[in-house]
Amino acid sequence: MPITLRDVARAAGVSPATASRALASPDGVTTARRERVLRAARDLGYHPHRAARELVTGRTGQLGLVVPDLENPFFAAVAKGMQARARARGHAVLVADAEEDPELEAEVVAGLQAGVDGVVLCSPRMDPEALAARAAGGRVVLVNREAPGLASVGVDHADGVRQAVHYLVRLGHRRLGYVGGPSTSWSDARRREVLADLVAEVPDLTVVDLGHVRPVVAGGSGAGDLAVAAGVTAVLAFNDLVALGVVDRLRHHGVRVPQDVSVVGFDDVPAATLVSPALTTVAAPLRRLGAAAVDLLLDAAGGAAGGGADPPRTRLPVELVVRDSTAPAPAPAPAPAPRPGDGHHAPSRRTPDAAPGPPSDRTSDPTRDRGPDRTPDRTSDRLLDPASGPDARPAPRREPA
Amino acid sequence: MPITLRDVARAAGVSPATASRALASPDGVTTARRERVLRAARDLGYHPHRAARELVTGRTGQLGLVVPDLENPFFAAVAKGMQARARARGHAVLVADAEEDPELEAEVVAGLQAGVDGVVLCSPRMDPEALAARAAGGRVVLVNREAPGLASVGVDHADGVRQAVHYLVRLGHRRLGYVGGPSTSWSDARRREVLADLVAEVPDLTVVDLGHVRPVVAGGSGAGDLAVAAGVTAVLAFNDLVALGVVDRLRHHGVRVPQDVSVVGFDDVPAATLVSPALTTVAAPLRRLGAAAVDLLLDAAGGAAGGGADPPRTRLPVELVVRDSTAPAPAPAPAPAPRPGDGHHAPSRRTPDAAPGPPSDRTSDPTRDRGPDRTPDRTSDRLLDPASGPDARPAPRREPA
DNA sequence: CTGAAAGCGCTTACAG
DNA sequence: CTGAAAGCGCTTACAG
Repeated sequence: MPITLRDVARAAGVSPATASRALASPDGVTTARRERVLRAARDLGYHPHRAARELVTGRTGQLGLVVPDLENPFFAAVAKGMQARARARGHAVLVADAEEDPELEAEVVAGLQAGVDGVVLCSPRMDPEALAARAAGGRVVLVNREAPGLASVGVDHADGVRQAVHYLVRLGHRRLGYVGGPSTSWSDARRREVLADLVAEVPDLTVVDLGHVRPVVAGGSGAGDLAVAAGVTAVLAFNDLVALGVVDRLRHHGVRVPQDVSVVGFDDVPAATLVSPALTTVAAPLRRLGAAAVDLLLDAAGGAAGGGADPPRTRLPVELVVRDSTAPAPAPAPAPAPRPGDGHHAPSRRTPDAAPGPPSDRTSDPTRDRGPDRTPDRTSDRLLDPASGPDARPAPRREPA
Repeated sequence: MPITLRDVARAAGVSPATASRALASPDGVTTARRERVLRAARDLGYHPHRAARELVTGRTGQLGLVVPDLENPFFAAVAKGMQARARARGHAVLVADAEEDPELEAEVVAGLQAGVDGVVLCSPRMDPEALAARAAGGRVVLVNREAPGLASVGVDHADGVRQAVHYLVRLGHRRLGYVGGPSTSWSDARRREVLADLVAEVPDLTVVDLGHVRPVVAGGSGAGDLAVAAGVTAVLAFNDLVALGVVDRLRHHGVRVPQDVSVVGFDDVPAATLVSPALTTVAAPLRRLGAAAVDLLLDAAGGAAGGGADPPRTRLPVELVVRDSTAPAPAPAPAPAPRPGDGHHAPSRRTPDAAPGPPSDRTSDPTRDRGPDRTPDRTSDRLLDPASGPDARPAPRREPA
């Protein structure tokens, strides 16, 4: 039923080969002949069979995208950006949700690679070895993660953290808390590095490590309890969802945001403005991340699999967006002020190597700006441990009916 | 470089035909042989060449999904559900974002249909004619919309609206406001029908039409102003995002939620619990919608294109989830009480045919439960117009820095 | 410039 | 149950 190239060729009185050439380009076909073929194709309503073409050319016209969770607004935004750019460049996009599962992720990527021209791995959770294996399986571009030998596009985490911290410091905050994301998160590791550097650079600045949480609202809730116990005046959260959870929890403790404690998120997802107070956050160009990944995929000369020069490693700029969740630090107190709703529990312990001064090699730290070479958790021990103890444990999250 | 069926066959010591059969099914291959083939395939990391298979079978193993906006959590959830089910059933999914543009939508669907086994249109914005044209172009399943002759899966809008309204009535509310979605939204039209029916059924119940807004938070903000002006004690919003906007706006007017005004959303997207008060909402099984669409697509006997019996029209159950945005109506007042922060502006006008009593054909209304036959806005004129006037116009939305 | 031919990788009647 | 062979629709060296 569907009409084929042969039908067109026959109608135009030429061979299939000539018909193919006529349709492909002004290569080398008599104008007259091309006209005839074009008209025949139009008249018959011819559409080339994608799979047949793919079988011989080896190109599918399709790109793959793998994300940990499609419902996470961060990934939804990246997907949207990628989709738009891919369409503009004549490609379709296959998306796969890895459900935050590193193994499923690797499996899904492998499955995808078979049928696409390239795949974008957004915030992949798999370990470096698995990543390398996948990179060997086809053209790959990383989003929000970097790895040796792989093309990637991300944001300037270092600058983002610096902007946020310097802003808080200007507001008078000196004792900050950092709520980290998954321990497998590459961007979390980056941020911790920068925080450690800042602690060494900024006089009197203390950053309390409030642990690793799942990158969702519920994760922030638990961290909110720790923040209260740690007596910080400001909290930096792994992302906006976590920040929202922190805010919610602080309020349940009777802590006012931003009057008592300031909270800063990362990413600037739409939800950041859903709440009161609207979240101050480090805005990342999420959609552009997706678009840039497409360009990297399609423009790559040698491809990730091809050896040779270092693949491009793009870092898009971020911008601190000040909203209503931050304010000047409360009146300076000689010691952290107790918070209502929770027993005062001043932090009292430091990890052995969390000395106030910078390591001697600080200014020339050879690992700086070479993120991918670092082990994710290398620097977290340079941040303070939070106050800990039975009363600092997170209370069960209030779950509305 | 990529390994083929021939490689697997060779490694297993069988012919390509046998290898193909072994991988396809337990048709007719010796158990021992099948084992060998399976193991060889696994060891070699064999992945069948999609295009090659497609060329002979005519099936692509790919499903398409078109949504108006990937960043809308409603669609993200549907996409996630679809993706998971599709993978479980051995299919990949191509997603396309139509950017809320009916024309782009039709174009994108047409492009997708060429290379997939079927496409899911989620909340398509295109008009019925365009929809019919697309349905003729390949297998199609609708999500959150119904149309004559097309398979669809949605939720029981009528029941959802009834649950919400009856709940509010039990709380003592008699004057409700409804904030509608896009005028092209099929589900909005359905809800309006049901609301009109309820007005006729429930004594003393009034529903004020607060207009059509974009299905995002900003849309709800404007509607919040109207709600204040209309003096309602409860607001039903098109979806959770709109509800969030309404809540936000009410608060800026000094109206307390839920003490002064109750707010109910639809869908129960994750954002519904991000806020305080957490939103009371009509929960829809979003992911199941996506999964069900896949089943419909894959199990369809004749297919949408094939004539014959009526295609399946599935409606999944919804459930009212009561959280913190609803409460008993404030002390009954003879007239709508003025709200602080806004001049009292009692509604004073009814549209000509918005008579208190039901139309004479109410109980046997032939159009009931035949949604697709109705024109979207047919019933909106059976709801009250809101109070209107200069002071009821939405103030510019406060946009945080 | 043009056509006959080979072949992309796979599935599936068709004989054994 | 198994293998040799044909062929899905298209592109592309390869000769003319």
